[in-house]
Amino acid sequence: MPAVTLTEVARRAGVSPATASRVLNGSERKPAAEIAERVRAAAESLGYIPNAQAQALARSSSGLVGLVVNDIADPYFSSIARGVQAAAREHLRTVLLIGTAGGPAEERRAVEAFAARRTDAIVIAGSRSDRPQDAADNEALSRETARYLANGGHMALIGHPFPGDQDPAVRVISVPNRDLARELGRRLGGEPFDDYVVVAGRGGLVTSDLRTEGFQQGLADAGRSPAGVVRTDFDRDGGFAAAPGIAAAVRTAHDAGRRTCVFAVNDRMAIGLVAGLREEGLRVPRDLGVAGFDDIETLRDFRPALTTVRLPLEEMGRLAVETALGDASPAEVTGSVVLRRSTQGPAHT
Amino acid sequence: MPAVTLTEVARRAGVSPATASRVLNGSERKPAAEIAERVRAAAESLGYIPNAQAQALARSSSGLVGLVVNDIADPYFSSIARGVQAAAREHLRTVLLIGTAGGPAEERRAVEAFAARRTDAIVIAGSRSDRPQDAADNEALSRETARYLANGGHMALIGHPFPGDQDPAVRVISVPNRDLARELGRRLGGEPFDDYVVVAGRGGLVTSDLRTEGFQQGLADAGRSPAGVVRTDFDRDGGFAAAPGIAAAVRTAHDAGRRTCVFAVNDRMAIGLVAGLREEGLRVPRDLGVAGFDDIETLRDFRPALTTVRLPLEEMGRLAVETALGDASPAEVTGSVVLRRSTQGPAHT
DNA sequence: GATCCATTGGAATGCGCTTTCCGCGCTCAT
DNA sequence: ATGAGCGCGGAAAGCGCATTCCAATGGATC
Repeated sequence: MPAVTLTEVARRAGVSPATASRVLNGSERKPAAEIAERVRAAAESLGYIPNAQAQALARSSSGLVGLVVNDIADPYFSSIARGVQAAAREHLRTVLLIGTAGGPAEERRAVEAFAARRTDAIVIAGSRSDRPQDAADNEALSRETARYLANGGHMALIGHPFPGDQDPAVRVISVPNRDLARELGRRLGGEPFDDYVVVAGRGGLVTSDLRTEGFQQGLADAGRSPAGVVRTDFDRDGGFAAAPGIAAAVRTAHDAGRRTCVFAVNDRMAIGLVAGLREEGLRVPRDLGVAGFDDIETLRDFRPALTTVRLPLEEMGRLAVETALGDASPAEVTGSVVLRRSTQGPAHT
Repeated sequence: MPAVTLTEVARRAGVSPATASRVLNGSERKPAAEIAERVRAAAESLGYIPNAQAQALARSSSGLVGLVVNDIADPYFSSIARGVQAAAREHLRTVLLIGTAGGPAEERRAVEAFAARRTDAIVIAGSRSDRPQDAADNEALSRETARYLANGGHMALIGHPFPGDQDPAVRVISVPNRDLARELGRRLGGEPFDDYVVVAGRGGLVTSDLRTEGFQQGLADAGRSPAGVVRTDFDRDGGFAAAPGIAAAVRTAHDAGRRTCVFAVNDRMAIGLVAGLREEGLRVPRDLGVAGFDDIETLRDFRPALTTVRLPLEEMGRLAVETALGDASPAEVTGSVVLRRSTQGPAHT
């Protein structure tokens, strides 16, 4: 039971397929009103739905926008996805979604899949990795991207450019992770803490590394000595797993009369960490300060309210598709430090 | 700079397009090994990427799975989306995502868009509405669905069937909202509370109504009198907005020596409610009990830990695409009541 | 050694649509 | 009155691929 085709509509309306096409699917040429009406009526009565595949083939433009994320269930990505979806809709595009487990190899495959679909644009929201073992895959990803661009595709990256050579044609919605983390470090460096610790993701994760680096700079700006760095997974469980070690350190410091502040490089890690610390019998901010990064909306009602850095996630998604589609120019996102209760000393309570 | 085509690959390999097609894109007939190798080499050196649109047109199967959600940034939907994405990948499909603001009119448009793309299957995760003013749109959605199915499409609904007539061809991954809420009501009815209140979504929202109804039945099972029902928005802000009213009621009850338990029909509402109550100076569970529904992962570290009903969200997404694709049969999801601290009396502390 | 069948590569057709390119009839300027 | 020019609908040529049908080749069979 094949779908009704444009030709059938044309026949029913007593016109040629060319004419039917012109009236039904936005063309330059507008056929006479009377004919147009007849065609529309025929289409309506037959329940005609244009075949987007065929249209894409004929006009070589698919009306698709590809989005690649690490994990769509992660609120960071799903917020971005909302923006992408909204912008795509406004531009009369549909979004194609691929979730990778993270890592350039899978991202390359995603780009290839999108290229096969001839998506008008690709937005990559996954995080970059510059670990040596990912070098080959990064290289492959760059090549795949170059090929896609050469075939007329457009691409926007959220966060940071590809490690290594970066095709100037790929637009970057750059997130000033380093600067914002630095500002956070500066502000927290001004608070009455004695020791600082960073709970970071594994080395080579660009976002994590830049946030760590920036935070250290900020501490230095504030005249503090560098924070110790603990590496763990870049998610909630990573933060949770880091808790015992942090707890031990905090206790030792506490015995020496020193107060600790921990910066987990993203909110989910921070939440996991706080949960883990609770199991260790430590409370925030009474026993230590904890800060995160991203200001995930779903986590705002969390108590103690988390000191973090706000990122306009949804806006970033919007911007990415608009930039990729050529309706906006690559921009740097603006975020802001938000000090909340999780880093306040007992005195403030 | 057009992409390289199959014909070019064929020419380069010195074979016909037919042969090239057979070796490159999984066909029944396997050309001789030597020829196959030559074709593959040609494809590789040219950087050939098959045009999925053209393939779809020729074989009339798109390799696409459509997913419609209310709001992809809502963790409920993004968890489902993760499952959909994973299952789609396993079935060598790509997912097409459309977010509606909720409401059958937009869902109809989404189905139409998916039908235009000739998606192999559509998964609808949005919530049903049976408000009178949505009747016409529901009707239209049903018709659109019927047309899609008639053209060979497949569809799975997560939650509940369409209000009114339900085409037997659309598969339903049914969520026993009523039964689970009933079980929750029964359990909570056995706890030392005196008054119960339900914070529900607007009337006509099937999910909300069933959970409310089930909860009332459960209370009855436990020998309790019915809960009062407050209607608000079905999201975090709705819960927050309900707080002042709830607070007043709780205080009144408290003065009369009665303890209140509130059931917010989803976790996000519950979290918003707790946040709002905090502003009112009320604490959970000290001053009242609060329960939610869904057991959103991101919210599990929330304190007080929320009593709720666990739903296998990701699994539901998987199941939906497998069922739609014919690899599984429509099933009823199993959830479970999870009693946590938010509904424990002070004694348990 | 002749016949038959199975296998293989190629030519051709069509998937559903858009878009030149044509030829027509009309209006307007000269 | 006549030619140029414009607007119109239709014919036809693809877009890139899968697939059916054909012809040719090879081997197996008796």
